[in-house]
Amino acid sequence: MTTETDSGASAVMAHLPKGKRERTKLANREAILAAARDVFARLGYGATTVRDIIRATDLASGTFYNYFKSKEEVFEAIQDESAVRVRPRLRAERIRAKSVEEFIAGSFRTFFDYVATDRGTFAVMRRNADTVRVRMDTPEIIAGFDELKSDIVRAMDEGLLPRADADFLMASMVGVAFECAERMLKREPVDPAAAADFATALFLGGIRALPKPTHS
Amino acid sequence: MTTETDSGASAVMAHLPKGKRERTKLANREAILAAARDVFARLGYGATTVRDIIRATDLASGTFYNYFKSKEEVFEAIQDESAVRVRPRLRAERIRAKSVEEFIAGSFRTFFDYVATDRGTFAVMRRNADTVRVRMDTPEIIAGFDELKSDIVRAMDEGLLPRADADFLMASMVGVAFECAERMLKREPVDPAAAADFATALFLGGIRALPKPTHS
Amino acid sequence: MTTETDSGASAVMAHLPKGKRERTKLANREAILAAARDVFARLGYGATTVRDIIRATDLASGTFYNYFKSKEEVFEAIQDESAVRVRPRLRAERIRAKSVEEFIAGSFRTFFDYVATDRGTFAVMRRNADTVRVRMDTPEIIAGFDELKSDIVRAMDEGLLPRADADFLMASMVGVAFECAERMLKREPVDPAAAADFATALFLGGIRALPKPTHS
Amino acid sequence: MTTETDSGASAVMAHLPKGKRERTKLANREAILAAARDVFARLGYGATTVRDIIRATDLASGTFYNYFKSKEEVFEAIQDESAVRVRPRLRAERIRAKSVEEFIAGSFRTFFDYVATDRGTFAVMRRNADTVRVRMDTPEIIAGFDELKSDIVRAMDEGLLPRADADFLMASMVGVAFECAERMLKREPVDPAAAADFATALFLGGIRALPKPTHS
DNA sequence: GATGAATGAGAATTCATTCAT
DNA sequence: TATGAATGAATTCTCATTCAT
Repeated sequence: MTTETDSGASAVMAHLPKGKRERTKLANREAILAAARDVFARLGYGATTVRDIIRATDLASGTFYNYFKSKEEVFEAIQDESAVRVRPRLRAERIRAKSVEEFIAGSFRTFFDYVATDRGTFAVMRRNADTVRVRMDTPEIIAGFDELKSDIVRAMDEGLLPRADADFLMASMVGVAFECAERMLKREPVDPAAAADFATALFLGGIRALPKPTHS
Repeated sequence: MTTETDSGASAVMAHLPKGKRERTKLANREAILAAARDVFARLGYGATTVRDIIRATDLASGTFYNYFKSKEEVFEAIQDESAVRVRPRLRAERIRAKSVEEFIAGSFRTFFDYVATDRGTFAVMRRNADTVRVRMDTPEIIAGFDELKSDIVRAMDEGLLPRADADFLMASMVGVAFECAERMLKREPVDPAAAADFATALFLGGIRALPKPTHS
Repeated sequence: MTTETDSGASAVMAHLPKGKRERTKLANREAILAAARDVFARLGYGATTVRDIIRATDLASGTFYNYFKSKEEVFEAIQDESAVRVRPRLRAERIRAKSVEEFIAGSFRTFFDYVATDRGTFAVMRRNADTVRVRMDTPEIIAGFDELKSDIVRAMDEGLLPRADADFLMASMVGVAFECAERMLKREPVDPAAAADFATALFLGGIRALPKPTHS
Repeated sequence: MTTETDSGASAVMAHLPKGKRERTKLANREAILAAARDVFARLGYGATTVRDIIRATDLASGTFYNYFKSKEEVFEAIQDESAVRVRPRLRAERIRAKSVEEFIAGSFRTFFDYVATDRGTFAVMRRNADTVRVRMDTPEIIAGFDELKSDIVRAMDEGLLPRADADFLMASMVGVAFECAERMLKREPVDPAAAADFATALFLGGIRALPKPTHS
């Protein structure tokens, strides 16, 4: 299997450069991650079994363990992979901000854009009819939250943000971001700009500053 | 039963039909619920087993099944019980509101007060080191969210709230409430008034209207 | 319960004669037996639980144990009760027989008549879609079989029956009786005379002596 | 798989696809069936547990479920396996019959021969000290009974058998066969010819035509 | 005697993980 | 490395039986 480049005898296989192997390994790892994202989103973390994941793959059960030590590890890999991708973007956005407006708008816009383009992963985190809200505490995610908080503190120190309870502010941004992201994904079409505008307006001017509704 | 010849002493018993039995049944149910709250909060929903719950009790394993059919059922009972308690209070608060300030402030104040006095249950919902974010979709909770949304819509219709995206607004209130509640519970002392003031100010005036920080 | 003779105060109860109690006891025992017959016939011996039996009764679970020590005991009671009723009749029939015709015809006729009038109990023994063929080895039943065999031997000794393998003959009579009884009960109307005629003819003259069919 | 470079030595392997695996799988299935036959015969269907079966095996408990979903399934597999083996033989015997004698004698002879050589399976169906008479209603067995009945009807239509109640006749043959088979197995030596002779004589000429006894 | 909730031994079943091939 | 059957500890759940009232 996966011998699509084989031309003659398998003797050639023996000399295949590391590169080929690497790619197969990567492909398997990706296949497992993709299947896991799917299954977690469908069944929820608690209810999915390793068997469910490999069944959604064309690999054998034992192969799973060449890549991940456990269900927990593959789950963290999903979360981290996602966080690894979005964290630097969020960070860059906040650092570049020259005003409170840019700080808030840039953060939300980046987050909602990311969610919209990576629905698969976010679905894992969604509240949904049969699932659980999943762990938000992989190192990468916690680091992301801490990073947000320390950026808020720094911004307050620099006079960019008004001084306030940074902890609550961070929590509020996270809460609004995740809950609205869920709502956003349930709408058709998915409109990250609208979500970002709403959240930004709320944080900049409160309820009275919210944009007029575009959604029924 | 078998008390038909009792003449005097049974007068007291008359108030406890079936006597101690009835009381034991209720007490056992409560014991299981309390243990479950505890264990869920400690291990997370996914990781706790029915055995863990009964082990945290002085009851026998079989007894669990006299009261609940499964882990899922006891979990929903916890959620529902809690939602059943707080929902009417939130509703009343919103209905009594005569202004946007009252609507927002009353809702948050009631919610944070409730969380502060019922930490056990809320802990089940907390993000915590080894746990999952739990199902927020028991009928009672979903109904609570829907109720909030429809009250928001009504308030907008009546001109009490400025017209905006009610769905996002509901989601934002929920997100801020839950995330800040978590933070609130991690502080010493737990201060629901401070949390409510923060959230209220955010929703009424945005980030620039937030109270000065009282927490490091 | 069962207070139909109560006229006034319950004080009277205290003085009730043994008789009254006796009747209640008997009634309870019968209620349990009737329920058990039902449930065994519906679920099969293996699948029925003591709970199933008492649930089919208006008694409490504990009460079962005032009457029977176990599921096994109540089952044997059913079998025995039935065997106790039919055994003497079968025996009398065989003893009274003055010819091979009377021996065979009398036995089958008595058996099929009994089954037709006591379908409830026999149903317990029926092969049926979800059930098991039940124990045929309560003391009473075994004794009935042994009795049949020794009566056969005696009849052979007396020249009433031709000498043959008594063991196989007994087995054949039992096999034909039980299997045909099942068939008989599935027909409408239930016709013990026809079944008896068939079995008798078979034993007296073989397949060529069978009566012309009356059943499609 | 992974054998594509084998040039010489693998010729032998070619007959054992997946090599030892396949053999092990079959062997395990057989081991479970053999153990189950044993245990069912010893304890009866109702009393045996899946644990009893695997304990009679050198396999692990979980392995049982790789092969059968439940006790019921393994039981039916035993019954069916047996019926699958004997049904065609019985059928062939009946079809080949050119006279009523051949029809009856061939059927009984084939049945008793089969039981004598497959005591293990038949024991499962035996009435025995602690057991229940087991389900005789697996699809294969029911089909076997129906097949017998329709062959009887056909034989009557063709004038091979005298016209009589085919349903009762089928039931009688089954009853005599099973009950006498039990008796036969309890004797030493097991003598299928004697059992067949007895049953055949009974069906052809009735009680007066039975062979003289050879058994005490 | 009657009641029915509590008990806990043990049955059925699942599933992460190992390991021979 | 991939495979997938075997493993067996852990889990869920059942149910006969006890016992306080």
